[in-house]
Amino acid sequence: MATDLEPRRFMTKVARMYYTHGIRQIEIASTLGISQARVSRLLQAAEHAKIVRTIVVIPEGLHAEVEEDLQKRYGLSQVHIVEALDPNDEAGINRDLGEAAALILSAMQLSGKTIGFTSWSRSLRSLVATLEPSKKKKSGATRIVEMLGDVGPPQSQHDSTRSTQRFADLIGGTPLFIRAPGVLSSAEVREAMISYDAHTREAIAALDELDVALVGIGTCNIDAPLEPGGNFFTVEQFAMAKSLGAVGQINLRFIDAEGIPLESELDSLVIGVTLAQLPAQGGRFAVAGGRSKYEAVRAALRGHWIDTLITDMETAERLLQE
Amino acid sequence: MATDLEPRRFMTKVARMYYTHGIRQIEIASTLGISQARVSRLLQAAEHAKIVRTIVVIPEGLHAEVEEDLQKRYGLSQVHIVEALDPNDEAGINRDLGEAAALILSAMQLSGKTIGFTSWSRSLRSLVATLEPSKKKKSGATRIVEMLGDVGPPQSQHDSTRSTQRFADLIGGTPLFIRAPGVLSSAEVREAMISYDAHTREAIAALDELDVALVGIGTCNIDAPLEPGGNFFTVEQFAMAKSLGAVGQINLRFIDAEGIPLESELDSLVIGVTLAQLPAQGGRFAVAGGRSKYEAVRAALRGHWIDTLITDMETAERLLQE
DNA sequence: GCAACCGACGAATCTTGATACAATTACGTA
DNA sequence: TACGTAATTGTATCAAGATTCGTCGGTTGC
Repeated sequence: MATDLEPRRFMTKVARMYYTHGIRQIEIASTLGISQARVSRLLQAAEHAKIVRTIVVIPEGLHAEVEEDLQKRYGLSQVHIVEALDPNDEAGINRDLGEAAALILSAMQLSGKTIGFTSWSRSLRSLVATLEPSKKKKSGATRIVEMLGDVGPPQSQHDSTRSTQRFADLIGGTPLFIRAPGVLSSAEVREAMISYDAHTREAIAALDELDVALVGIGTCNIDAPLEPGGNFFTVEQFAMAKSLGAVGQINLRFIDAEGIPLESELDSLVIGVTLAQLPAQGGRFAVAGGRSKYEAVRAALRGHWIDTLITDMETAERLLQE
Repeated sequence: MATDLEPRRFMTKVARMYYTHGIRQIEIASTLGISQARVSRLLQAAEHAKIVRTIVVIPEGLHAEVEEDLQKRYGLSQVHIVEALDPNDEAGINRDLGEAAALILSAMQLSGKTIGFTSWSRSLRSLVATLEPSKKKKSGATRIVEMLGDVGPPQSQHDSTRSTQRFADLIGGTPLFIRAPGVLSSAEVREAMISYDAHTREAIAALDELDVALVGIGTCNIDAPLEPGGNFFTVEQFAMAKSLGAVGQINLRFIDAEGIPLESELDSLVIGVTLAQLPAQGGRFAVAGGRSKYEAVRAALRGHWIDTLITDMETAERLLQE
């Protein structure tokens, strides 16, 4: 009878006594004939094992006014705002945004859809980290497609792959990876890379059939984990984009302050989704916030490249100001 | 600016700091410039307002073996087992069963369905008490139909009505009440009662179109809140049913130990669903446990009157024993 | 205009739950 | 077998959080 799940059963029992019935630890301890310390430890373990979940629900319509204003102003279909604890802590904001996005996503019907995913985005990674496995039956063939090749150092690439994989697992779908650098040195090399790998070709083909895209919005600077050159744009290339008027990029496709795409030879170096490939209205999700990204987010909104935005309060209010 | 939802916003903020970010109350207090006591109170309030939800998930497949055995043995489509804290505490078991059932129900797709509900069942009432409002869009016209007229004292009747109403609200459907006694003194009075009230007629008609039924399983005794006579069977009537071989009843329709319906003149006194009206395979839910109900549950299973069972471990094991 | 009341708040205090430490056991290795 | 190591549990203690109580500001009623 000594199976591996006996402890889990015990944890569940204790957890139910404590949380559901509100019995004190000492009392639980005495009825079960164990020490209070053990009860405490079991509860910790239960929490760790995700048997106990404490979630903070963002009450519906808490920020209703601002959200509605934003919707009207930019013609968005959905807006969600989270309160940032510290507007300067971009990492913290990204975590919060990801968590909120996870809640929203889990309420959505995704099975059978083709979903574009931007695995290098920190907010989207934190989304994946928070997402709970859905109990829903996996109906239809859900596909999770990477929307950009590898960028950043090897460690980061690894994380990206894992992130995509995990996302697919949680949603109950098949991951389609782009196993190639995100940025290449020339259009020729890019072509070669694409034709080289069957998986990559398959993923790229799927980009034409996106139902939902979780896009990454970025600045025209090289952020922390990324490094210039190699599989990413160089400092010079970013400078060039800026000189053309770029204020941000959506999955490495540059746009100006009005959201107008800036076509250049840089486009032919990227292995990833193009703006034209983004799904129809209703499927363009962005999870982005923090001061540094404000310009880029505004541009993306103006160009109508996204229609569902999850952002922080400060960014939201700035977006409404002028 | 002084709206009613400002405090909610504050609670949410504090709750997020505490639970999501794991910041100590004193620290939260000092950063927000309030006292630790206030933080504690705000957190309590947040919990009360259901902004913070702590749920204990019954890990998938914890009781897998027993559940599968039960499924095979009685040809059930779903079985869920909860661990009873105290097998003698029937009230406690009913609460637990209801809570478990709430989790299961909330994972189901119910919109557009016609759902039969047994509002006098204690376990089903506790289900309703636990159920969270679903965020899902209400698509189609979901109907919640009472499957039995009023039974028990006025107070209990009132609770029943509220329970049905609340269930309908939470699911996002329309309640159809049976505004008539559940048991009448003669078949003639029964007919009169049915024809009397339009609401009741509508509800009764809907009983022919059930997609899902949450049935109540009962013993052949008069349980605590119920009283003999009036709108319920008399002691003599129960005795008569027993003399015919009844070991239990499903919404006041008596069955013997093998689950075979016992037809008698008692049937013509009841305003409520008949066994023949129960929905097809897959839609017959029962939430029942505790020692006293064992016989009745077993009979219901043998007669295949239910195909989804939520019960306690002890009952489950007894059902497997012989 | 004043007294009585009510609710919100913070300081101090008490209760509850977490943890450091030691004892115990199980297990692998010399 | 004896020893070392690691895992597990309980005891005692400490920290974190809940609660009590008194104060203050605002409101109601006379």
